[in-house]
Amino acid sequence: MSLNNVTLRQLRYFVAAARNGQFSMAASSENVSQSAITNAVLALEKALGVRLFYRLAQGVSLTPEGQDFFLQACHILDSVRDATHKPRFLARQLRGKVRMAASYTVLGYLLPDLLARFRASYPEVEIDLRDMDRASIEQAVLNREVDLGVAILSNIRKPERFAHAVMVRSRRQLWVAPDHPLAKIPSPSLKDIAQHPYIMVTADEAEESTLAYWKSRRIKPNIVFRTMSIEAVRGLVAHGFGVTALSDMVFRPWSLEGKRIEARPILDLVPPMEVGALWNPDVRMNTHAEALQQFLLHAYGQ
Amino acid sequence: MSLNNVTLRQLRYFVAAARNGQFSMAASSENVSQSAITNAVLALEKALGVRLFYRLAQGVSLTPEGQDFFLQACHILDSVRDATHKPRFLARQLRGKVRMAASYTVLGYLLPDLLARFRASYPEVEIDLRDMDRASIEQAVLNREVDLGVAILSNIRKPERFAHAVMVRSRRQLWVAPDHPLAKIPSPSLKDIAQHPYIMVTADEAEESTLAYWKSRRIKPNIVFRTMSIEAVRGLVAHGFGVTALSDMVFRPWSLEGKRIEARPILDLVPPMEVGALWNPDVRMNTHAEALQQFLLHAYGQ
DNA sequence: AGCTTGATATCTGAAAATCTAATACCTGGA
DNA sequence: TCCAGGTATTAGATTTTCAGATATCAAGCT
Repeated sequence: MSLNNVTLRQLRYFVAAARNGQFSMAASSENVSQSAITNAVLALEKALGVRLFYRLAQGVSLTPEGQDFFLQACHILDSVRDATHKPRFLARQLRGKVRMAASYTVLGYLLPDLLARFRASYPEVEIDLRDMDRASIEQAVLNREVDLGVAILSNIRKPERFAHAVMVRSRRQLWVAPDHPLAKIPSPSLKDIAQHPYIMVTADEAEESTLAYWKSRRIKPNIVFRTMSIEAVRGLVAHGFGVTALSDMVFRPWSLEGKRIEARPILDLVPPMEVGALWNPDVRMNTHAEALQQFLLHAYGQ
Repeated sequence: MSLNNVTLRQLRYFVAAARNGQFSMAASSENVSQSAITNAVLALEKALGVRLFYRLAQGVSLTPEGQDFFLQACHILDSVRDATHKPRFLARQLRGKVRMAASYTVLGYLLPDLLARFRASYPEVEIDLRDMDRASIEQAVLNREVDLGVAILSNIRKPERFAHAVMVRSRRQLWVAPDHPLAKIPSPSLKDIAQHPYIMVTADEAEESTLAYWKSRRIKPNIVFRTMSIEAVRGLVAHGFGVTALSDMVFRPWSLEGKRIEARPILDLVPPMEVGALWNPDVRMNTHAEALQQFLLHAYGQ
């Protein structure tokens, strides 16, 4: 075959496959035939010497190595987009400080990579980043104490007070240890999950959002533990103390101790988590704040 | 032609061309024909809508936009290499702290990107990074206070005391403002440079290394200003207060104020700057320190 | 001027890669 | 067992990429 290197096209198809969970769906989202996706993934797997997907009857799902490679592939594709789309003249000239507020999970999982990339494009724009809860972000945006907030949009109260835009829509899945009984069900329902101990995350009002969709089914999770720390959850799930449902944005296939965690799609219709930017519609942003805002909105597909 | 996307191959050829300063030399370094390089660069320029190289009689040199894109292209290629070469099993399991020391310019220009990439591959390895001058790094490595040092190798005293490896070899060039008289000479000699005010950097013993190669020609630069700050130099050069000669590692085509700086190859044979890692040959490194060391050595070509 | 040298740009046919479409194959559920 | 919905494989068409020959261009000589 080929001694050839990995190509960006392969990465694009791989990422599309991972996002869609099916080669055939990825194919139509990329406007190519299914075999193009298959071949790209096979070529990647051969080049890396690692299996990236489990092939299941209903589609595919990432192996732990695949998850890991997925994050790196996303970073590469994003960097390419930055490099090819950045305004190559203004960028260097822009200087100033942008005041920005973000909530806990956003700050830990979404922003680090985004801000590093922004910095590469606009090295002279300084970002004054503050860690706040949802309510404080709303206040700070309204009071003009920050130029831009990033938070989980569905939690926002009276969203009509703000200008906002979705940045990421991230599917919620079940997290289980590989040897947990629920791991055997390819696509468990909330009713299945209710039979097992559940670990509830309290950070960023996750408890409210979670209970909202449980309530619509008129059942309740069997909560045995509550914590603010996603890392703690990861450890608890990995050790089989319980399961939880969280968005793909914070999912990583490994816990801190190196034990594995798996993600399973949930059968019931669970709304995805939406993260987005938030700003004061009555304030005219200065150029560098606007650059950051535009960057954040464009950073994610379309 | 094509609505097509940028490819990694194009980036590879572009980077090779930028590194070699000639398409034909880049071609032989990549084992392809010169027309392959030409076409790749033309396709990139078309896709970006920006001229990346000035075509000169003796080869090519990066435009300011090209310089900028060059850094991003390097980052992308490096990320791809990380993603395809990283040990996908051990990496997650490795935990611990590595103590590392680096000198001023290395810390500011070489390490940020490298450490960010290392972190992506080994998220559980914590790096305790210290800012030291060359002498302190030598001491700390010998005293086993740090596991690894990164510094300008040519400055090291009695290098036989250390185990070391070159990471980057970076050509020294003349920095001038675009409207400076020296900017008109495609490849000025030290004798030409001696006629104009010179700004001397003192950080990281740059003054000693600089004077070393001036002395071998038996002439002296006309030093009008000394500073430790590379940023200050950038501003001074951009405003035409003088010129300087520094390595490509710290070169950026823009000063903080957005004014342009250009780089010109120096006619005389000036030794390149060598940055490398440094460790104690008598100490057996632990696994995570070794991972970092290997990463740094492999991070740069071959 | 005209020539030579050393570089980039352009062109062409050939080779390699990638794609589509059709088809084979696999797996779980009725 | 068959069907439905997925992935893998194959063969032929299409597109991209390449090498090699040639055109072009700029600078320095004579």
